[in-house]
Formats: sequence, C-alpha cells, structure tokens
Amino acid sequence: MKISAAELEVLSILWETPGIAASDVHDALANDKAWTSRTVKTLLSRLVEKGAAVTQEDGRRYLYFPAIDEEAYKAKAAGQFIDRVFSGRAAPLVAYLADSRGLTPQDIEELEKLLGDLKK
Amino acid sequence: MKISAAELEVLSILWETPGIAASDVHDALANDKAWTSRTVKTLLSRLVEKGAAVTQEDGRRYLYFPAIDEEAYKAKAAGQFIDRVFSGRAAPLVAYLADSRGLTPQDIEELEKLLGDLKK
DNA sequence: ATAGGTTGACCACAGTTGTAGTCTTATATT
DNA sequence: AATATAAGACTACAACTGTGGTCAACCTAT
Repeated sequence: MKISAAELEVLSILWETPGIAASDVHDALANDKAWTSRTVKTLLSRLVEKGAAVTQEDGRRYLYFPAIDEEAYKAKAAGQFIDRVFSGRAAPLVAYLADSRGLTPQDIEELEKLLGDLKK
Repeated sequence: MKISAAELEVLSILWETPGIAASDVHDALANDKAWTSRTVKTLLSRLVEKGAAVTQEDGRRYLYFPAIDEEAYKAKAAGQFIDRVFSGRAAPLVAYLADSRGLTPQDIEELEKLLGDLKK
C-alpha cells in the first residue's frame, strides 16, 4: 500500500471530506497545487486501484471515500520514516526538527504533556 | 537533491565511513540488503551523479565520500516529511510514534531533556 | 604469460510517479 | 433538437527507482 506524495495530497482531501466528487477535490487543492482536473482524476483513480479509496456512484459521477484509516496510515508512515532516516530513533528526529524549523512554544507544550502521559 | 530510499542506505554508509571503496560498501550492507555489488555500484554512481557523493581515485578504484552534510540532510528530510504527512505539526508526529511503536523509556527521557533545553 | 577475479563504464528493463491528453457518452443550455 | 460541457475510461510518456547484466581493462596468483 505505497502511496506517493501526490496521491497523499489527494487522499488528505478525502480524509477531510469523505464522499467528495472529483471536481470538488480539484477545487479543494486549487490553492496549493496547479493540477488540472485530469491530473486529479488520475490520482484518484490510482488511489482506488491501490485500495486506498473507494467510490460510490452518484448519478453520472463518483463520490470518493478514503478506504484506509488516517491514523493508521500516518502512524505507519512515521515509523517507516524514522526507520529509514533515523535508524528508528525518535529522539534525534525531534532534535532535528527543533533545529531546522524551530518548534513553536505550543509544540513544546504539547510534547511535554504527551511525555507526561506516556510516563505513567 | 532527491535521494531515494535505496540511495540513502548507501549514503548512510558513506556518512559512517567516509572514503570507502564500493566493495566495502557492499560488505557493510550485506547484513541488511541482499544487493549484488553491481546494484551497490549503481547506487553509488547515482549518488555521484546527483552530487550527493564524490569520488577520489585510489589506484584502480574509487573511494567514495559523502558530499552532503548528514545533519543538514536529515533536518531537511524531517521537515519535509512532517510537512507532507503531518501538515507541519511536530507534536502529532511524536504522538503517532508513541502509539505505533512505543517510545522506549530512553526515548522519553531524551525527549524530556531536549524539551528542557529548548525551553530556556 | 595466462587465467581468473575485481573495477569501473555503460546498458537494460519493468514498475512507479508526475503530469496530462483523447475519446465517448451523458447532461445541460440555447 | 443541436451544441457545448462535464464525467469517466483509456492512453501517453518521460523521469526516477530498484535491480542487475555485459564488457573491457587491469591486477594477481600460478
């Protein structure tokens, strides 16, 4: 279930708005991506091929729904990423993030809360 | 400067052992990857093409050196990853990691120390 | 010096990805 | 009704990837 970067952009829209038509996906992405509607359609088709999305007929068109769970996907992607780049160590990853983009005070607070919860 | 997963495996060896010959890279990877020496050579060549590695002649062979900085590369990769998958928010990423693979107590301690440092 | 192995140069080839075009059919508008 | 438009189906195509083969040149051990 390998999802490319472009496909993930589209899948994110499905997570946000399950049951959306292709043209509306196109509109939702218009700010970020200068993709034609055919490109968006291709990406949607590939998501369906890959089993990451499903369709439901709605008259002459399809409505698209995500078929994989957002949480599960992201958790797995995160795990694979740190395996690939950080040899599986989470702490260095956070250290790099802090360095390269500066965690916001809000990030830091959230993280502290999270760690607090994890400790008990 | 897009580096594929397989190329990154090889580049990691160069970071570990700068100035290594192709056959030694192959040996270093033998435990993890059932790649033939030609595959390793191809990956090394692609890294050189991409400017991520440089060679130095050593008699009839080359020694390979990384040409991009490990810290910088990882920091950038981490930033791109959370932009791509987590809309730029670091805290959710850590939350997912905690969920999916369980941070070790050591991870948690390291992270706490890190956050402590960041706060001042 | 001859055979065999190592090295780099160049080539191969299918699958994925980004990005879209064309064709057909159905709907909406004049 | 005729035409423009929109949706989906099918097709395209080059770059990148993973994986490795072939070949010529050179070195090493007999």
